[in-house]
Amino acid sequence: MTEDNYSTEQRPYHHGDLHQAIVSAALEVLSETQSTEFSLRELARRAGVSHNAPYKHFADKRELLAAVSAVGFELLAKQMTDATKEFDSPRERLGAMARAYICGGVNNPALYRLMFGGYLSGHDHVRPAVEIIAGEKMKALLVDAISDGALGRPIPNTAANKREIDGAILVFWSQMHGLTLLLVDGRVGPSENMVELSESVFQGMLEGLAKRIPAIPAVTWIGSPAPTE
Amino acid sequence: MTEDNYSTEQRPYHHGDLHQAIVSAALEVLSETQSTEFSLRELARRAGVSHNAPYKHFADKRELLAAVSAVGFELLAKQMTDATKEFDSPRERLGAMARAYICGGVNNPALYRLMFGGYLSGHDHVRPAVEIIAGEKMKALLVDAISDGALGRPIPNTAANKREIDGAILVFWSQMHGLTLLLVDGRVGPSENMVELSESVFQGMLEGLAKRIPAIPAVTWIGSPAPTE
DNA sequence: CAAAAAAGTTGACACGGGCAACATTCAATT
DNA sequence: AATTGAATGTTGCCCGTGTCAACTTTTTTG
Repeated sequence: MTEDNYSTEQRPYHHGDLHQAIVSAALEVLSETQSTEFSLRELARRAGVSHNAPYKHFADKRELLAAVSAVGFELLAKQMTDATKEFDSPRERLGAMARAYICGGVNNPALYRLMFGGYLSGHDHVRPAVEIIAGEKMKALLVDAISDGALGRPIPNTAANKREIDGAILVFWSQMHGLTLLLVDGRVGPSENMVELSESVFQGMLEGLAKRIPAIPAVTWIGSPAPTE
Repeated sequence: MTEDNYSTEQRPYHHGDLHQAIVSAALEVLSETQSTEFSLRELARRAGVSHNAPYKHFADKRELLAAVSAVGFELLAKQMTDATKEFDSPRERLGAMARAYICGGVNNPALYRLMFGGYLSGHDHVRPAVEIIAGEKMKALLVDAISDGALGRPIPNTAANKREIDGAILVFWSQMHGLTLLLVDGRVGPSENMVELSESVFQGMLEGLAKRIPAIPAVTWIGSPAPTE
């Protein structure tokens, strides 16, 4: 139907903002199919444009996916920022970020996998700048919360504290990244419990397994029978 | 050269164990190219067989990759088992497993990504049985170490302790999984430090960030300048 | 206003996934 | 030992995709 209108409406030779349109289409298809195995041609079709038009905006599929990934990082950073707004204590803010991070990942697994998967780091290609910058922004959020005292005491973001902060971020990020992916891949579930799970794991991370093992909701591991409860 | 020999040696119509040969070829190509984007036809070529022969052993590419993934799990489980052999204390054994896990992942990123990536969980397909079983074996290793007392006190693997053990495994696995992938994807580095890093993160996990932030080696985050040291 | 650059179009090619039909070998069963 | 059905391999084909090349239509710019 829209097709017909377009053909009579003699849509202009130039699309207006095809770059944006292609990225949007990619995000759509990615959400719908949860796979990066769509074709550029499919995106072109959706944008109502010839099968080669996208190549005027992206050198190859990789570059398009990089742009999509960058959007993903911006989205996630925004969700994390928003999530912290309603909290005052640094500790609560960090927890909120953890939750937002995990929810963001679970709510669009394919996008999260694209962002962190090897598609873009592979080969000899360098990670595209736009994507790196977006990733940096995310890290800055963590640094802020930690230096504000999320770990129990303030750790000013100075050169002297760099190693310590790096260590904390590494632990935190690994933990959240790992949990997100286990959920996303269905290795552990059910992901409806992700909020409780992230809370538990977050607690466990702060207090240490040797001190107190976090009480987690009943989980199912892939291949195991559902929890009998 | 080998090609020529084959043609004169009138190799038998049946290959002998093509299934195995294809999986091996896949593992080779995967290691070489660090990508799952090879073609079945390429594997067929390597096995010296017609382009459609593999389809007698694998319904489609997915199924082949699942078999490769399963081998990956078995390999990893073996490395973890071996790594624990030289240690007596459960705590050291768990640490050794963590190290082996991370090394295993970093040493063949594409394989690790295949094992845990969404390629196999996506769509409506169910995770292949052989792969699930291999994954279960790995989890059993963790359960053993934990119930033996790796976390400071023994936690018998009883129904009553299920929740606690599940919680511990979830934290541990997420942490290691996440760290492995950050290293594998080059988000944090350099991965030559992976042993020290895994040790630090492991310590941090046991003691808790709120108590003591682990001292980690100087790391580089993607996009950041190399550490000035 | 001409000329170059940008954005889109059409056509072509090679390659890969996967179906179908056929060939060869192996393994049971009689 | 002969027959026959199941495994295993092979050849040929179709279709969709990535991507290069050459051409057209706008837009921008000197």
